[in-house]
Amino acid sequence: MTSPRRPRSRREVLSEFRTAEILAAARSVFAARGFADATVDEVAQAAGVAKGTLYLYYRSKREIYLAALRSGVEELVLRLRQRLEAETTVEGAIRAFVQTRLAYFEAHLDFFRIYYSEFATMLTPVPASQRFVREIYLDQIRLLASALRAAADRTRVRPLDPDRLAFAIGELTRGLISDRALRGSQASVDEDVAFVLDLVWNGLAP
Amino acid sequence: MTSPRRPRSRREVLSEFRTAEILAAARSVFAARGFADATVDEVAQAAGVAKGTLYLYYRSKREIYLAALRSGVEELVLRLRQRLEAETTVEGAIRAFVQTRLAYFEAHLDFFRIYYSEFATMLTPVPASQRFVREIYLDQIRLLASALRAAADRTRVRPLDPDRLAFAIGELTRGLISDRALRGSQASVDEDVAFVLDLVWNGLAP
Amino acid sequence: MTSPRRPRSRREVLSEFRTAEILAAARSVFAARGFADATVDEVAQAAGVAKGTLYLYYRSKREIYLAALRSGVEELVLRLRQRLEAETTVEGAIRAFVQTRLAYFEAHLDFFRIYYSEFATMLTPVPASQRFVREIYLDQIRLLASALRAAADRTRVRPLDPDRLAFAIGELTRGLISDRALRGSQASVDEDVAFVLDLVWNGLAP
Amino acid sequence: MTSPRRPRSRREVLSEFRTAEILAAARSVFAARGFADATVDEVAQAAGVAKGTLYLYYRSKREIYLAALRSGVEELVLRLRQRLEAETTVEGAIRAFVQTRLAYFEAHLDFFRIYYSEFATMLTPVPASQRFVREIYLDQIRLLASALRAAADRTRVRPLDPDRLAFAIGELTRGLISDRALRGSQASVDEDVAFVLDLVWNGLAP
DNA sequence: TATGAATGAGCTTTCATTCAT
DNA sequence: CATGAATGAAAGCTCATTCAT
Repeated sequence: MTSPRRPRSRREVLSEFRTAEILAAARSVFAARGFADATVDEVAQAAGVAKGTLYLYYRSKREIYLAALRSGVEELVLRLRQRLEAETTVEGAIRAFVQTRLAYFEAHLDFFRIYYSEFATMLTPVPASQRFVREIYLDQIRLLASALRAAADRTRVRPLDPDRLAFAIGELTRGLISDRALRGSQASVDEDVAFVLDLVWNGLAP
Repeated sequence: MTSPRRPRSRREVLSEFRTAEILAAARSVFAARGFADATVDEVAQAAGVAKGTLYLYYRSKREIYLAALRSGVEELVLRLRQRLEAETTVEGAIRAFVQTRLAYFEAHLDFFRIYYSEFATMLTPVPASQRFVREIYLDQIRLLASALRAAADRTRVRPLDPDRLAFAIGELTRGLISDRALRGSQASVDEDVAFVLDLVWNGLAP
Repeated sequence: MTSPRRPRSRREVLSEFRTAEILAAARSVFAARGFADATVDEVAQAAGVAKGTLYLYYRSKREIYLAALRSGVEELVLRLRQRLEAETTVEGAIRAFVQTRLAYFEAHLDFFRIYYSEFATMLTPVPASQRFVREIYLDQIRLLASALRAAADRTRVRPLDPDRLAFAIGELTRGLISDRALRGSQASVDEDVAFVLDLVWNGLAP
Repeated sequence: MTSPRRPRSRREVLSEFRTAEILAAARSVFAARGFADATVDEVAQAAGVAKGTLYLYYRSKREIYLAALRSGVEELVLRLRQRLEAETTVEGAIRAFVQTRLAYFEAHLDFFRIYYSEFATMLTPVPASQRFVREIYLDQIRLLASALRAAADRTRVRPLDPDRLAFAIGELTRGLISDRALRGSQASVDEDVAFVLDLVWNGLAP
């Protein structure tokens, strides 16, 4: 799909390779130890490069962290956008949303840990440099909200505020990942999707 | 219910007073700066005591932190237990659960920040010393789950797994606090409670 | 002469003692190795305290350095002021100036090395924080210049610009210290004073 | 005088060109930032070559620095020698010495800054590798001293020790450069020369 | 009990030097 | 010869913890 006219030079390829290597290592280390407890040495070792090399590509420990976070979130948002664009019903939108997120987090648990730990931070006024985490989170919610709004014209649903609904569903799916970790839930992604959908669609009333 | 025969001595009273003072200061400082960024100096200053004094009551920075966390969570669980014991219907149990938690978090936002930030940590295998956060969280979920189970005999509801349901509702309420911070939601606690209840009870279907 | 009403408290005494200890160590280490090559560890070791202790008293390596420099220069300027105030003739002023400086530098060679090395720096635009070195140097020159001006009314001298003259004599005395180090001159302070005075007073003409 | 029989090869010409380029860049960078604060990267960039290239011509940062210093000092000593050889009177020798140095420093202020900053270093026992700065400085003084001695036979002057006199005049001229930088003196080189000569020749006595 | 000066391990970051291309 | 990515030793600084008073 992307057909680069200008082939990447040797240097660019190497640089991209290093970057990817470093970000993967960073994700793994920060996920296991948290930002504060992880040391730059550990990241370097995990990436298989010397400590100084990290500073050729990023200006600080924090920047490495944010880059790792950003790259993951952006990919998730991209997938969500693609999936949601294809949906035309409320039910389909919700299923797509929940399913995409669960699958992505399942496959990138390291990333999820970092991502999650940022949410506590977000409750506090936060320097502009890392505001993006919040923004990208809200992007996801907005994606679902507008999909819901668009589909609401064609589907008959009870008139619930799409913004709050989107937010609620967002929290629910995020929580389901924790569920697996916390309670050792063995449910498959599809089972969890079905559960959310059933709950949200039919409610508890008999 | 607990009626201490032996009146507290001067010493014990003073000790309890200091402890409470320290925990309040700790909660405030850790909430604002996070565990890693907060310094023991800051906590001491906020508590109005010298740094060394903290170490008369707690063995380490981490212990102060965990004590602050524990005291908050335990109080929440206590309230939840009391409220849920009084409920006999599914609807009532859910309303009580959501309402109690929202109100508590609203009133103790400092505590919520600390509490929340522990969840990311929990996703990782965690030393026994701080396992209790996870346990106390699960306590809350279990409280709701058993209330649901008990009430299910008297209320006609669709047969959803009470454990998963309790977990879902737990995540939803936790998310609503973030909603306020993240999206500046101005909804009152009662409005939020009503929203959750409506969604969970009736679902989206027309 | 100074009669402090309020006796220094234990703490103040200790703090002053530490400060003096640190500055003395700093002077010695920085003189031997230069600012850049000296390490904070070395200064700490020379002062007989742990590295962290230095940072209880000073905010950075540079501040320690500047404090060491400042304390030395200020004492020198103080002495110069006292000596020059007592002089009423041009000859006396020059002798007092040269003699005081030579004696001080001779007795505090460590300090002289640091002081001297700042002069190269001063040729470059310099941050305000260390402008004081330049200012205090110019203070010395101004002290001599005004003594010369005042005395010129009573002494018959050829009409040379007092500012330039003061500057020239300042450089000459500074140079004489280097002379000792560089050429191993064994001349006593008094001999050097006599030499400068003879040269400046009588010149070379027969 | 130097008439190279063998014409320089392509290679040698290129090498000399590079060397000169590097030294000029080094002079400029080291003058602006000092030896310790300047980075090899900065020198390379200023010279328009890659960092590695510097190490093809010099073995270390310090060697680049010393080479830059040496080339400047040697040129100065060369000029001094030529000028002083032509003088036969004491007055002429002094004028030539002062005038040559002032003019050279004025034209090569970058070099002067580096040169000057070495003097503080020289007060400390110094490794043989950089002893040459001291030696070349003393060469200048000796040049003047012997010129004075030689001329003293023909000129009637008061019997002052030529070595000390030479040293004093050396310090005076060095100081005059600082004067310009420190006090913003606007005097021309010729005015400064006249001032020194008047002072040294006639003294202050009326 | 309470204090806060002192400690020093441990962290992030820089940068002279090397070497594969 | 020239390059510049990679290295890793070394340095400044922080701060949890201790302990003499």
